[in-house]
Amino acid sequence: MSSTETPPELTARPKRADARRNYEKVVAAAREAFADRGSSTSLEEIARRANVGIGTLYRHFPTRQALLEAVYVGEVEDLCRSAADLAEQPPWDALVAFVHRLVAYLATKQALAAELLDYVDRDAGLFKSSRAALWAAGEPLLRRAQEARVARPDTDLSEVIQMVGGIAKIPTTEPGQMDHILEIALDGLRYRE
Amino acid sequence: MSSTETPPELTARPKRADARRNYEKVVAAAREAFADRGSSTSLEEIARRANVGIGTLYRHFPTRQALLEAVYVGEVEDLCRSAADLAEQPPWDALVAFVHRLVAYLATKQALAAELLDYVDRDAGLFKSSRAALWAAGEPLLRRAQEARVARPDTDLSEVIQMVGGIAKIPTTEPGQMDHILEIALDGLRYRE
DNA sequence: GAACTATACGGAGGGTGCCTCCGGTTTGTC
DNA sequence: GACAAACCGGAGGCACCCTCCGTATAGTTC
Repeated sequence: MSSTETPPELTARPKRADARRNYEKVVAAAREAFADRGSSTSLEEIARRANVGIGTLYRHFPTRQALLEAVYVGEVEDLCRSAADLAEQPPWDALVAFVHRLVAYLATKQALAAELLDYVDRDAGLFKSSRAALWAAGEPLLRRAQEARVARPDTDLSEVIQMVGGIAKIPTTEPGQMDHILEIALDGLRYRE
Repeated sequence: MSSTETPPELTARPKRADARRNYEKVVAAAREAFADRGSSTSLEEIARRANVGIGTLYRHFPTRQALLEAVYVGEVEDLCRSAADLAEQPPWDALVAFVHRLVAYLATKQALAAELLDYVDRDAGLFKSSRAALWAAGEPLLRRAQEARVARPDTDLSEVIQMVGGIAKIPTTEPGQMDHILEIALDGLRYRE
């Protein structure tokens, strides 16, 4: 559990071919299963879909979170990287656009949202890389908006993401409603003298 | 399933004494259990605590939600009734105070929050009476604030409650953080020309 | 290409929770 | 006191979680 031990990828020999294959099969099956049966799909169901024993699934992914992470982390990172193009836009617009993308994504992945946001203000644990990506993309946007005096200075990215994440988790029926709620909240983020 | 049938309380004979007793025992046990073992306590555990067979529990409360409602609905209604004294305060302050009370309560009852808010914008289902109480208390406060031009006119109580509920569900570690996020969101609710 | 071993597989099994069903018991009534 | 309606409670079937370990296989060495 110490952070000083040698990273496994430098000491361990490469995984066996069958192990890698099964890992991929499980992730693929999980992605499908989460998509069309909801994110509370049982791990046994996923193992069945992947044509893999339950034991194998558990060896690769000791917890449900670990699997969730493997399924979604890549997508979050893509989304964050895609935020690079926002740098050209005006500070406020860029921030708003980023937040909207994030919410749109999270809203479709309730399970991810719930788990990921649990770790937003904790430093350790899973989803560390997602958290890092989120910060790399969001921090500059927020700071720029604050320096341009279009966003209130008395807050930080952690709060913004938590607020926005809370909104993303709202179970709305009407389509435009979440956007409107988000708009209200973002108005609260604006600078006022 | 039709809404035209006679309400049960007008046709059915009063419950038997033992049934009422057990009902109360289960609610009491559930309240305790949810309080000190979290709201995911198993129904069997609650039945054990209540010294009641699992079958009895299920007869009185066919679903987990039904039990949750029996445990918490009274509290929500109390909270809403207690909002009457806010009528004397300035419109904006009254609205803010109400929202703060609501969030403070919901934050301690994550399970309730999650379930209740699922029904905020649906008309049927459980938690109907909670919903009614919420509206009776909140609607006048919001409308008064809107008429006084201190709250934005382009929203309604449903949105406000959903926004606030989303925030209440945020799992924060630092104590003041949720209040601050709420403050930001409420700023977004203010009137601007 | 055969022998060997670290690595990985997979499913049986024990534990828990969900929910239903129905034989037996209790309550309220006549 | 007797009777029926209402109610009780737990056994049992099912699904899921997770662990453990005997068996199979990939990769390595000669």
